[in-house]
This record gives sequence, C-alpha cells and structure tokens, in this order.
Amino acid sequence: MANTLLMTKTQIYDAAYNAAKKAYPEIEIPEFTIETPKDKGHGDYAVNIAMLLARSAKSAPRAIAEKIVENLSAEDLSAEKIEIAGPGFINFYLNKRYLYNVLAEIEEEQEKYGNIDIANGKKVVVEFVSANPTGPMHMGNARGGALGDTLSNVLSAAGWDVTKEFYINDAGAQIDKFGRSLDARYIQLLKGEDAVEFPEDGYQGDDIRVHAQNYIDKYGDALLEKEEQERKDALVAYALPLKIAALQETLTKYGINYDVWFYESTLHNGGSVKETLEKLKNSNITYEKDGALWIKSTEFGSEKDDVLVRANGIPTYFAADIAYHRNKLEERGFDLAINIWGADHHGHIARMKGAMEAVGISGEKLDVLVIQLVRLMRNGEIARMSKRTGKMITLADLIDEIGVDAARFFFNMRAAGSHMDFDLDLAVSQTNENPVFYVQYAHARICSIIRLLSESGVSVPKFDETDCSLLKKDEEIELLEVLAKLPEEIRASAQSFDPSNLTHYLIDVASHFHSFYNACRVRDEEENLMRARLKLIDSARIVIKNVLDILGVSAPEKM
RNA sequence: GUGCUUGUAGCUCAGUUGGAUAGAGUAUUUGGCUACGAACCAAAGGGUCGGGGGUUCGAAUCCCUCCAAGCACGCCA
Repeated sequence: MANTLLMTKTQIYDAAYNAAKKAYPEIEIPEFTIETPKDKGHGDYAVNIAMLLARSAKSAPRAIAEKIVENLSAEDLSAEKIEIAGPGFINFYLNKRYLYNVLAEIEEEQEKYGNIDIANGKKVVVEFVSANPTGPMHMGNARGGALGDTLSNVLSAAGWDVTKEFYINDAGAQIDKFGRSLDARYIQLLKGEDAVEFPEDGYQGDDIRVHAQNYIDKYGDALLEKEEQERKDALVAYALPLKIAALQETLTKYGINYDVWFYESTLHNGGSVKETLEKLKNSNITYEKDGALWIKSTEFGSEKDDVLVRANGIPTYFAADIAYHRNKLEERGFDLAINIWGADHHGHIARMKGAMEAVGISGEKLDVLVIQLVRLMRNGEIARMSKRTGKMITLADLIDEIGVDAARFFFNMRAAGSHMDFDLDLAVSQTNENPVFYVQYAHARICSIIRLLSESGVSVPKFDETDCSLLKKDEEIELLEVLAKLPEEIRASAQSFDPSNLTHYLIDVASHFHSFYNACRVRDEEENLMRARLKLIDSARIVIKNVLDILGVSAPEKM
C-alpha cells in the first residue's frame, strides 16, 4: 500500500503546478516547495509558488496566488479549504479523514511500516568503527558504532542492499609496534624489567603484559632463543586473534553484528596492493623521491604529496586503503561505499577520492561521514582521551556503566558533525534524564493497556471493524498525524545519511502519545470509542517499536 | 600559519535544505494521581540565532569578513 501522506503531498504539489501552468501558460513554472507549516493555523500543507512567480509574472504574490487558487479544486484534493495567507503562501487544509488510512497501512505492513524504496536494491557497503585491534575501543568508536549500525538499518529500511563491514588493520606499522611491545614485555617478564628497554612508542596498556604472561604460561620461554622477528611474529600470531575476538565480543554486546570482517592483510597477500600501485604508476600520478614512491596528492587538492611505498619497501596505509576501495567498488561491485571516520581523519578524504579517480573509480561512489570526536566530561572538567595512558574509558566500560540502550540512543541524538560533550557523571548517575526512557516508557505504557484489555477479553480490532471517525479530539488527530510521518522521516534520514532525525521523531511520537494518554482514556470508554483508541495506540506501539529496532534499542513491554 | 568542523534560551540541543510570531528537553515557578503505569501531563517566564556587512519579496539557513572553540597538517593509521 502506498503511503497516504506521501501520496497526498505529491497530489497537492502536482495540482498546484498544473494550476499555475493554467493561470500563466506563457511562463515557465519554477521549482517550488511544499511543506508542512510549523504553525497549525496555517493548514496541513503550504506551497510558496506564488512568491517565486512574482518576478516573472510581474505582479504581487498574493494576486498570483489568487489566480492559481481559481484553478484549484478543493474537492479533488479532499481539502476542506484552500487559503492564501501571509506574503503569498497557498495553504491547504485537509479533511482529516485521510489520516485514518494510516491505521490501515500500519495494520497491513506491521514491522515493515515505514519502509520505503528509494534505492531499488542498490548495493552499499557501510564501513564503521574499524578500530585498531591493538588497542581498546574509545568513545569515538562508540559513537561511530552507534551511527554506522543505525545508518545501515535506516538504509535497509529505505530499500538499499546493505553490507556492514569492519576493516581490520592487521598489517603495517601498527602491528609491528604491537609486536615490539609484546616482545619487550615477554623478555621483561622472563628476565626482569631491566633486561630490555620498552619501546618509547610502544603500547603501555596492561593487556600487553597480560598477553605476554599468558603466552608464557602456555608455551614457556622457548622464544627467547629465537630471532627477534620470529619471536614477534609468534607473539602477534598468538595475541592478535585474541584482541580481534575481544573486539567482536564487545561490538556484539553493543548490538552490532557485521556482515563482513575484512582483513587488511588479504590485500597485501593477495597482490591487490601491488596491482593497485602498478595502476597508479601507469596513470602518471606517482614519482620516486628519496627512495620512496610518492603520489601527487597536490593535483587533487591536498597540500602535500603523500608516500605510497616507504623507502624500506613497505606500502603505507594509504596505499592499502586505495586497494581496499578498489576491492569494494570494483571487485565486489558496490554502488556506494560509506565510511565513517573520526574527525582526526578528515584530511584523508580529499586525497582518497583523488586517488580513486586516478585508478578510474568515481570519487562520488565514496561518501565519508566525519564524526566529531567525543569529549568526555567528569566533574565538569574535560577528561582527555588518550590511547597511551591505558586509563581511558573504553566502549566496554561505557556499556557496563550506562547500558546499550542509553548509549546507542544518546549517540544518535546528535548529527555526526556536531561536537559532543559526554557527561559521564550524568550518564552514570542520572540515566532518567536520558530521553530513551521517555520513549521506552511510552511503549511500556501502551503494552500495559493492551495487556489489561486482553485479560478482560478485548483484543486489538481490525481496521475494517473499527469506527475511526470517533477519533476526533486534537490529541487523537495529532497522534495520527505523527504516525503518518514515519515513511517521510525514514526517507529524510536515508537521504541525508543522518539517523538523528529518527531519535527526534521518536521523542515526538512518544510525546504525542503521552499527551493523548493524559487527555483520553481507552479502558472504560464506550465500546466503539474504546476499540478505536485501542487501534490507535496499538499503531503507535508498532511505530515506536519499528524505530527502536532501527536504532538498535530495546522496546520493553514492562519497565 | 593553512585546511576541515562547530557557534541558537542559564545548560544540552532541534530548526522540514531560503519561508509566516525561532522551537523542544532540562533547570526555575505553578497546577494535575480514589481513574488504563506520575519514569507522565498542562501552563508561565527565559533569545542581539557569536559580531559586522552583503544577496532578495523573505536569512538562524546562502556569500564576504572578523571573533571564539575542536580537529588535522608524519616514509602514523
């Protein structure tokens, strides 16, 4: 079933267009907008076409509006009246009966209500978190995870074929540092703290020592006699899978289940990096200097050129990343790649797209969402995050402290680009202030009413057996209106890649339900009215549940 | 210094891609439970939309310029 609201909107837009065309056949009608006015007194929809025509029609906007309205039929649009207001808006006041259809739509579509198709099943890969496996996940990962997973769900609901992906950096300098750190701890544990100096840039975290100790407990000191490289390789081969498993466990707890865990090492081992470098060389975008291979990043907007292959022969992260995106967009045939990066990587975007163009892939196929890093606050002061102190608050800590629901909802309350202070004291001590409870409470309240009625033998009626016309109080109509908006909200979120729309919408739905609840009773009303209201709140329940599912937040029936 | 991001009520943030009198939550004040869950509802006060110019019927939104904050400018990832 097509969405009533979207259909009505389109109808009015077309009608206004045709009416203007009729009134001014000699003038080309410009793109105009149709919107739902903020002020209820301005009707259900408003178009601004008259103001936009003022110049070319050489007359006052209100006069133009009048000529357009003459060519509009309120009856055809099931509108109660059409008015000209303000500087020249044409306002449409609809007969509220059209709203009752939304209850039929929800009944028919159930958990699919709200889903639309704006992508025709095009394939998108959403890559997010991709935390370095050598360290714990920080608040930036927590925010990126909440965003990426939710955005993926939104895109699915909007008709995309979505793949959620985690890119594991299991190669390169980071891993080498990991190996050197493990090696130093291994030797220190066996031969004393002074036996070897811990690398200056090494990982200070306790987990390094723990992994070294566990290795010793399991396999003893045999590695001491081996070459350093062999020792490091053995320690990494032991510890890295454990680190990755820990990442996976935490993310699963966080409600994130990836479709693909992509290992960077496969790009190196499979020759893909080498092949990509050849391709770049052939397109004359590279040169050699100081024994390294450079790419002319300045040609696509960067301030400096970048190194692709170091003087020691090892390709940089950048080189691997280009190969990775060829893999996504060429080998695996995704129509679009969305990456979620922390603000500290934003400088990487322009050169990444430039490099993609250089290997023959349109930069348009890559969309990078930059999330501003989260600033932790404690006692009103900034608690700086540091990868080196080992004392930072991790994603796992956050989940333990405030729960998955609050964390995921909270992070999705703000658009990715906004700077965000995360008040730990507030999150820990006053979780009641988090709006997630407000929304969940609405859901639980509805379930409670339905449960009570069900115990006395009353079940949610079918739309066909409900007299919806009894729903005519302001609170009832407004609740219907907000329920009807879900498909439009999903469209907006999917197009702007911004799920924060949906948390705001959800709060709006909950708010309208709570207002309804305080203004209208369901139980103990006259039977037909009770049935109609029961149908209404059950529809609200479905809408809340559907959006909470997208957000990855639970919808409790009791709290 | 250069680039990216941000600046809206005391605080945390929305603002339908340029629309009508800038909105919520929180905090403060005041009402509402013998009634389906008061983790709720209703109402009031609270604003130089960082400052200043410009574009047009119309600007929180677009352009320019200052101011302030965060981030990035590695043969790190």
